[in-house]
Amino acid sequence: MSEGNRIPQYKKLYETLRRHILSGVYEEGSLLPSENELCTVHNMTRPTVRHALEALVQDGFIYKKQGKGSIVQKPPQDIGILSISGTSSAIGKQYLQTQILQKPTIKAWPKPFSFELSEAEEDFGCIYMERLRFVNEFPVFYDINHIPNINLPRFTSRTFENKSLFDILRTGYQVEIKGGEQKLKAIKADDKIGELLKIKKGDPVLYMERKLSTNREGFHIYSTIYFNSEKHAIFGNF
Amino acid sequence: MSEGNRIPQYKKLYETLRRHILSGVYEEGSLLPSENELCTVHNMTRPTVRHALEALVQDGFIYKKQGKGSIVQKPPQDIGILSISGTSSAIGKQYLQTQILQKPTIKAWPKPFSFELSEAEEDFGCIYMERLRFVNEFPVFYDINHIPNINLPRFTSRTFENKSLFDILRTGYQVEIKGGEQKLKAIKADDKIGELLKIKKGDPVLYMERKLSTNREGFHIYSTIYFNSEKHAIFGNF
DNA sequence: CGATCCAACTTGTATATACAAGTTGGATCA
DNA sequence: TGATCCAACTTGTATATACAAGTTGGATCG
Repeated sequence: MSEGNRIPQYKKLYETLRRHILSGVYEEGSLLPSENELCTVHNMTRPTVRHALEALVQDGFIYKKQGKGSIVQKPPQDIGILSISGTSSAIGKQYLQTQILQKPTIKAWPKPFSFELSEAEEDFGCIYMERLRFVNEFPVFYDINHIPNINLPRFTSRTFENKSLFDILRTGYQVEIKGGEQKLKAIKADDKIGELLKIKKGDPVLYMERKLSTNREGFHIYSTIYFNSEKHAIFGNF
Repeated sequence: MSEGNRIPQYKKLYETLRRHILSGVYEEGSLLPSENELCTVHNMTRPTVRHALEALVQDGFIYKKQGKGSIVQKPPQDIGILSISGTSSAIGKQYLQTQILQKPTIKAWPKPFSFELSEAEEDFGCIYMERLRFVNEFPVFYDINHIPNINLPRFTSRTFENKSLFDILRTGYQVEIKGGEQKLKAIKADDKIGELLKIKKGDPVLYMERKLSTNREGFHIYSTIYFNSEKHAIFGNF
């Protein structure tokens, strides 16, 4: 049984090109092979190739220019802070470390939860994890994540240090982020947040709550983020 | 000369459906006519119809479900705060007023500018405008906008009170927001911001700088925004 | 009556093709 | 030489068609 064959051709091409862009096969600013070339090389027709390219445009990996070609853009860093479909980025290109404060564990959902849950989500419980991220060895943001524990085999035993949560979900479980909603506030740091982010109590902190929707119906990812914007800004492309 | 005929069919259908969704012809949660129906009604083929629907999905006006149809979503409020392509929204459905602090005027670009300008933008100067927005009669955000003064006839003599800047650009000048980048910070209010937003000096304020790119090459919209998150949060779909 | 099944719908993927429109570099012409 | 033009590329738009896959409601069967 080749169940992997169920993945549509345009998506395979998308993954191939994406991988090649991220690994540097296609340099920033250079041209992708033309649509017709991609057709012959991958043995598909132009609408199919264009479907893959549209997804890459959508996710910010290329932009197109009529008469010219598809131009490779700066690959977004996969940190999942702002913006959509894994095309997120943050804090330029500085040295970034991730510390897992709480390894993924299966829990019940918190009793009062900031978002309304779907039935399936409620029934299955959630996977909980906390991370603290450092830029140049200073703590910059702290995030709390809730993921429904639905059809994610061996998820809690995976390694997450220095890996993108979204990449794991997309390539390992075919879970793609389709969009979402978020609430943003500037708040005063309380004791706990001040200690974690190494700032004074009362200093301004960027606070956000996010609900990301995926290609699985009723499957959302919930995050709460505290960001120390004293020395850095959150930078997002969309 | 019917130069308006240059607008592609899929875009016309997009505008038509968008208008009908926003005006309530299609209610939230209800189904759009099926793709085949739209084909016969508008006399086009399915790929063309699908092209229009993809754009609507992209902008958050509908979502699709295989085997079922295209489902109308809550029309985003056109306030242009977060997120992309005019599909932005803010602050739920409360009563919102806009006060123009500085009507659009033609100026030179500020000498040190937060973003790098393209050549054309530099040469033509910019249109400057400031707005203060109120929710339930409390000032909530203050935004400063710079738009390049390139091929925007009669722009400064238009009325902007209670109108969407992005709608005017899209329908009046075929300028579409394609994406952008933004920097987010939580900062302390200074005297001026405190007075405008009616909060205490030193209170946390959400600060953002944005550069939006459009379908016109080298044509960007630059905004600086101060948001009072004491009683409200910025709410964004993407 | 109630469960099952299926036909008729829906959207998703893909092929094959055609022409329009923007870009570019080389051949041509003065 | 230097400017012009055009052929050969590129992507954009559109048609016509086919089958796969998910959804739904009604006919059928026990």
